[in-house]
Amino acid sequence: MRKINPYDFQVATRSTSREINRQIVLNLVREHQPISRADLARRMKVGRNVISMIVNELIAEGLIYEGATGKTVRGRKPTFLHVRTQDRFVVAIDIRFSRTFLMLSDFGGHQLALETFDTLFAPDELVEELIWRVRRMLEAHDATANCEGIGVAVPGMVDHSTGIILNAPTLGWRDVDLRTPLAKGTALPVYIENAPKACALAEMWLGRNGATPNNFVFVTVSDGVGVGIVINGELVRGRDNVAGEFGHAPLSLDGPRCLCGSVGCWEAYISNLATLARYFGYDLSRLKPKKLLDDGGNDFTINDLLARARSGDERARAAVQGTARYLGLGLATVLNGLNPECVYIGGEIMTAWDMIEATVRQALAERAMTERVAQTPIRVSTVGEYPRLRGAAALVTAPIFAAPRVA
Amino acid sequence: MRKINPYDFQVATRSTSREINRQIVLNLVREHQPISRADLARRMKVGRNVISMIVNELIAEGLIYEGATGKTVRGRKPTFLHVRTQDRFVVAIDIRFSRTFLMLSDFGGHQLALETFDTLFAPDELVEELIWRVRRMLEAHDATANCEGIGVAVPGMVDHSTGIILNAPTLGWRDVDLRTPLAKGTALPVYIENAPKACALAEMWLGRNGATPNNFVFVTVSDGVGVGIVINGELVRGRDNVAGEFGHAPLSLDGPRCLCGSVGCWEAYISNLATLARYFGYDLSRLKPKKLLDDGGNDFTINDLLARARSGDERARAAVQGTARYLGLGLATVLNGLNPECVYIGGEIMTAWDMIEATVRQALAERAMTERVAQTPIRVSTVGEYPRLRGAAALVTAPIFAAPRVA
DNA sequence: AGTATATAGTTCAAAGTTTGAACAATCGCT
DNA sequence: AGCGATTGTTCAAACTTTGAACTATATACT
Repeated sequence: MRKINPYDFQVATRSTSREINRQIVLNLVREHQPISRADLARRMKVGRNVISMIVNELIAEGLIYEGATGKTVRGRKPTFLHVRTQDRFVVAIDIRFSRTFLMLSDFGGHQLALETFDTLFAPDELVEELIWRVRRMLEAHDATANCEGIGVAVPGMVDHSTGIILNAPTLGWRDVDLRTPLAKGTALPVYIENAPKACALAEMWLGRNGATPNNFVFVTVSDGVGVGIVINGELVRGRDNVAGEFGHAPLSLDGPRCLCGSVGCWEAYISNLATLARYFGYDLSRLKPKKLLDDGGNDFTINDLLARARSGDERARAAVQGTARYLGLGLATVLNGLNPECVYIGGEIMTAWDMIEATVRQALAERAMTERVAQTPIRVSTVGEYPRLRGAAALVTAPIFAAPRVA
Repeated sequence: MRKINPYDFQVATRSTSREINRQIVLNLVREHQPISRADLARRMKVGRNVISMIVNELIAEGLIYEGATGKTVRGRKPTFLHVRTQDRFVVAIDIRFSRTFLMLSDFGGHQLALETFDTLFAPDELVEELIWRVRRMLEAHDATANCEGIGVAVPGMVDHSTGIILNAPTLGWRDVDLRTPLAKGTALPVYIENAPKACALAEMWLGRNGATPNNFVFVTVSDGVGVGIVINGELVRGRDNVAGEFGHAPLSLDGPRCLCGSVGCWEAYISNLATLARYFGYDLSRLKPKKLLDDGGNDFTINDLLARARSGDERARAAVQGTARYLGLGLATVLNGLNPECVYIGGEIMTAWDMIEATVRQALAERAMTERVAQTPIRVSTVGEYPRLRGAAALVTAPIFAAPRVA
């Protein structure tokens, strides 16, 4: 029940049907590969001839290819089709406060190489470092000719049309343009997006087969707290690409001071920094943010805290449980408001999901409007999966598989 | 950049292009009427022949009609086209705690009749009352034959597939089925939706021409507080049709008790009841909800309070300003999270918008993540416009104009 | 070995679209 | 009356899906 925008619509031409069915075929191959033409025809309930036409077109364009033949009980063997992913490459970059990650990935989201270095806070220095590292990585894997773009995930707000990083508080950046110099230095298209949105894209496009619903949210809990929202299979950007900033919804108007300058934000209760502060008994409102980040980032990390909690340190355990409780309370706001089919949560603290699940669930139930909302499936995205990097890769690959714009 | 759901897609047939363009034509006529075939062809950038084909089809189906001829500087006069709205009727019903409203409307959303009666809290009695009133209203306006459905807005959660009212706390209803008996008693299709969602639909489908964007939220502040969310021209329902329940997001975890049973909800700060309680110095957490509603609803209403504030009662003014401040603070959560192009706010308190605007804006700015978010346009939907009733009407009319489902 | 049956994939004409041009209708102006 | 401009219609071409017939290939059965 979508309304057609009478000031911005897309008329159907005589090739619109083809475009639609072409993308459906492409997506079905992606999801169900290996799959034969006949199977595609059955799934789509169209004639095999149409599928043949489309498939041949897609093969000619190099989007899919014919693989081995399959087996049937009787009759001619089907020839299996696959999406061409192995020899199409993407460089994914994840810029974080402590370190920057580079990954070489194929179009299937499989990791081919991974490297890390300390983040340089001067944008021009960082770009220079990135350019030569990207070049080296591509050459080392003989992927220079077949790399189709660079995706970058950053912890901050990004202008989607220009790619300019408007504000990345943890990095101390304002109006930074990484895209132009990086694109020039590598001769590749560059796509930049903020981390929670990238994570949501990763789940949508590179999630476990068939498991990702069409309406979900991805909550990232690390230095900051953000949400990537997917509704009707589409990432919600909002007017200024700011949508998803639920991290600064208040839990208490007289709560702890937040890095954003406001007070009582969800983030101020559950970010890694907040958890560490709870453990050490810091008063967040007294200390300078930068100092806190440095302390937290360099000597004693959230992972150390989680290890202590796991090994029986009662104070550590209490700090983590506090975070768990507030995580659940804030989650209720998002789930009541958007009622998604499921939630993905990512961040270091999710390595301790077994320890905190009960607490999160209970807190969520306290504030969820209905039983069903309280029981929204929660899926863990562990750090080992590199959701940010996979999302950065999805920035490049997704447009190829997206539905055509129509009506 | 929508992802095609590989388990639930819609293949394009050879008539898909036609369906798409047909709906575009219909919507363009709706938006720009009176408009000629040639104008449609120019706007859509297609040949006039295509438009002629589609228009003739739409005329044959009775969706649009030819009106007077227009004027041109030179050449043949265009024949203007109009959407057939005047002789197609809808009954809209708004059930509220204090009173129930019935409106007879045409497909253009124009009010033809309006009546009111005290809400009966027994569902079967209410249905009986509604049935004979609907019949009487239709007969009085000779609209029985051309009425195409009944839309109902209720203050509570509705199961969209069955039409069952799952929970309407102010009415004290749980799992009430109005739709089946009402449809049977009137022989008309019945559509039920909760009030904030209905209000959003009203803005989307019956808003001032051209002014309604494709991404917006509608916040209703009355007995309860709810939000209707529209993203990409589509109402966000969520998994259980619960989406939009931001009314129970916390402002403070140790705040006043809310009717929902939780504590510190946005609603507990800004509902009409909360505003009255602030004025009278009630402690919301001590009193029984029903008692409060009765007191508030029957002798001294929010409108009385607003009148006192306007006439200089300092305590009344302070109570209203308190509500304004919390309205702005909670609004920040919604606007940060969804970053819509604009917000509509409806409810009795908006009759005093001139008094509260500055306070709301300031509170919003305190917690908005960016300047742009703080400056999100706020549009007032006054009670005189009956947004709920117009939304109830839109429940019936909207499906006719919606975009076809594709890909 | 030969035949029947089943399945995969291709070929071809029919039907429904848009596309683009030519044509008929209508009106104002000179 | 004739010219030019604009609206609306008609007709063939190009591109779709649709549906049936056809070829290719494999297995099962006699």
